[in-house]
Amino acid sequence: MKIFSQTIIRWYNKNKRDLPWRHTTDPYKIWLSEIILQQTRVQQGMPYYETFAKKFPTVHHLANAKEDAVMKTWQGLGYYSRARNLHHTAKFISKELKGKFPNEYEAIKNLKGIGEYTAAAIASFAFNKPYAVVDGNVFRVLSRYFGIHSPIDSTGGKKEFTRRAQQLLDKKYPGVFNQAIMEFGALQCVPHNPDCGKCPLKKGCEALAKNKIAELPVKSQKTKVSIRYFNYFIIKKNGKTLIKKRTENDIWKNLYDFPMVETKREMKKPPLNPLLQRGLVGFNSSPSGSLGSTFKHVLSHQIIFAKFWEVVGLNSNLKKPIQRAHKKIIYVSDNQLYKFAFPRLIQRYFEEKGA
DNA sequence: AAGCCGGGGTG
DNA sequence: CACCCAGGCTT
Repeated sequence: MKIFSQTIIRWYNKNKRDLPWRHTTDPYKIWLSEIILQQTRVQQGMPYYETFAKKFPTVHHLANAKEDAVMKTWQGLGYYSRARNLHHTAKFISKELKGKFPNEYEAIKNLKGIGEYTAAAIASFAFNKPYAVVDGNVFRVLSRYFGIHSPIDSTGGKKEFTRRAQQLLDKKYPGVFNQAIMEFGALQCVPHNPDCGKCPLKKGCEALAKNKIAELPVKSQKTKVSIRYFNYFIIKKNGKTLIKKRTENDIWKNLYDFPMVETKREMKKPPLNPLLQRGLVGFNSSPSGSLGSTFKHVLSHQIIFAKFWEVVGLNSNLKKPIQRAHKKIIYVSDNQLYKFAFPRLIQRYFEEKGA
C-alpha cells in the first residue's frame, strides 16, 4: 500500500502543526511529550510540556526532584499515575542506566509507564526504528480507510490494527510516517463530521464509499459511571488548615485533599461521628459543621458530589500516634498551601473561597 | 478480558 | 448529554 503512505506523508508535509517536541530527537524530551500526551489533547498537554521541559531539562533534573514537586507540576492534567511512573522511570534511567535512554524497542517498552504505543513512538521518533504507532488517531484512520469493523478495545482488534499499521509503515522514514498518520487523524480524519470532500484519501476510503464514516471505528464496551458522595472537613487551627495525602489505591493517588468521610448518600448534616471515631483529632465539647460549598465534579467514570463542611468545636490537636504513623496528615499555613498538588475539585474549592 | 485511572473540548 | 483525546496498569 504505497499510495496510502505516500499520500499521508505528502499531506503531512503540507499541513502539519508546529509542535515543540518535533524540533528535537532527544529521547528524554520525546518520552516526556509522549507521557503527557497519553489520552490528552495536544492543546491541553502543550503548556505542561513547556513547563516540564524548562523545570526538568534533563532526566537527571527530573530524577533528583521530590515526587511532591513532580506531582505539583502535573497538577490538573489528570491520570496521575503517569506522573508517578514518569518520576520512577526518570530515577531508573538516571541511576541504573547512568542517564542513557534505552534505544531498543523492547527495552523502552519495559520501562514503567510505557506500553506498545509509547514504545513505538519513542523508538521511531528518537531512534528512527521501524515500529508503527497505534493510537486513537490510527484506529480511526485505518478503520475507516480499510473498512475494519473489529472493535478497537478488544485484544483481537488491537492486534489486527497493529498488523495493518506495521505493513503500511514506511520503513525508511518510520518517524515521519508515524507523525503523519496521527496528525492526519487529528486534523483531517476527525471523529465527528470529517470534511471528506477535501480528503486526499477519499478515493480509496472504504467507509466513505459505503457511507459508514460515522460508525467507525467500532468500540464495544461503554464506560459505566459510578456516583460517590464526598464529605470534606475544613479543620483550621492558628491560621493553618488540615490537609491529607491520598495514599490509598483510588483516584488522585499521592495528591492532597482534606480529611474526608465518604457516604452512600447525600448528607444533610456533616457526618462528624465517623470522623471522630477515626481518632484523627481530639473530641471537644460539641463539634459542629456548617456547609461551606458543594460541587458536582465529573470524571470520565465517576460523578462526585462533594460537600465541604467547615468544622468548629473540635479539639484540633492532631493525635500523636496518627501524626507519627503517617506524616500524610498535616497542618499547613494558608500561604504554604500552594506548594501541594491538589485535584481540580479541591482547586475549585479554593477558588470559590478566594484563596 | 475487564476494570480502573482525570480533566477538558466538542457536537 | 455522549463521545473522544499521541494509553497503561492491575486484577
